[in-house]
Amino acid sequence: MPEGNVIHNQARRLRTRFRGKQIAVDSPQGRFASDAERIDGRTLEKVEAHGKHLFMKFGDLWVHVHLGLFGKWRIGKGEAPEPRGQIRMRLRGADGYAELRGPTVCELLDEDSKKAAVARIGPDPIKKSDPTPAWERVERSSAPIGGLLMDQRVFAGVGNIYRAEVLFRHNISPYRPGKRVSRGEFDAIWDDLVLLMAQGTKKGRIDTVRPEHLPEIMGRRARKDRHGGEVYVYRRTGQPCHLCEAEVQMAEMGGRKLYWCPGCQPE
DNA sequence: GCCATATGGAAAG
DNA sequence: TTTCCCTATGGCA
Repeated sequence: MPEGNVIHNQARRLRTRFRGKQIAVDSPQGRFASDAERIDGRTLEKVEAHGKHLFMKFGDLWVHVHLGLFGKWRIGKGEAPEPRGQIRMRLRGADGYAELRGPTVCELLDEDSKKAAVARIGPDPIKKSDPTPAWERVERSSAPIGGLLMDQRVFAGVGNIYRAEVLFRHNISPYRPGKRVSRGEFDAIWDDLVLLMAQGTKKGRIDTVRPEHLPEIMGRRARKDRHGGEVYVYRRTGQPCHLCEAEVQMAEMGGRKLYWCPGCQPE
């Protein structure tokens, strides 16, 4: 259940363990079996992350993986254990193994298709991309900024947690149309995403609460949530805002749950 | 055991 | 806008 920070972290781990080595590729579950055969035994030359997409180069073919909501990697040292459950793709090298479960996408692409797939992905804060294309989309869009942040063609790698939290940190209502976001606000959001997502990649969790607010929330923190980090509004529906005592709101936007504080982020 | 839920996105209508 | 896909997990009975 990953946002871009997780994907970049996994790319680094896969790179460390497998790059430059001969890899046995198979599909214990079977759904990737015929593709796996085509690259089985080849050398893994590159591992790239673009937003939430992962690409692995095996000669003239790329494996394209998108974890979606359910996908998971399990990466380990030494001999691979007996397959358990649904393993779509398995990599085994001299140094360890990796199991891929439940991805939305696991496919083979040739060089051109890979390039086209990358081209569809917007600027990625973790790669410190040039945000200009994102600004151009936001500036002339009447869609709500809360939706634009989740649009991977606009902001690559941003997911539901970063979307909610970055808008809170800048006191912007998720319902405000993109065209009503000023250049100054956009720049502040982008710079903040660069910082937050780099941190999230390094730490393996998403913390968005500013240090000066930490003492205030320690006293009344609800039970630890699964995502594990300290946040202002994500999944805190009905609880008091850490800063203004208004109740955190939740609504559906584009089929995903949106969280915000009506006090700190007025429309 | 059963049900709801999950950091996502494409396809169908 | 809704439906569907993919898998695991936590809360509950």
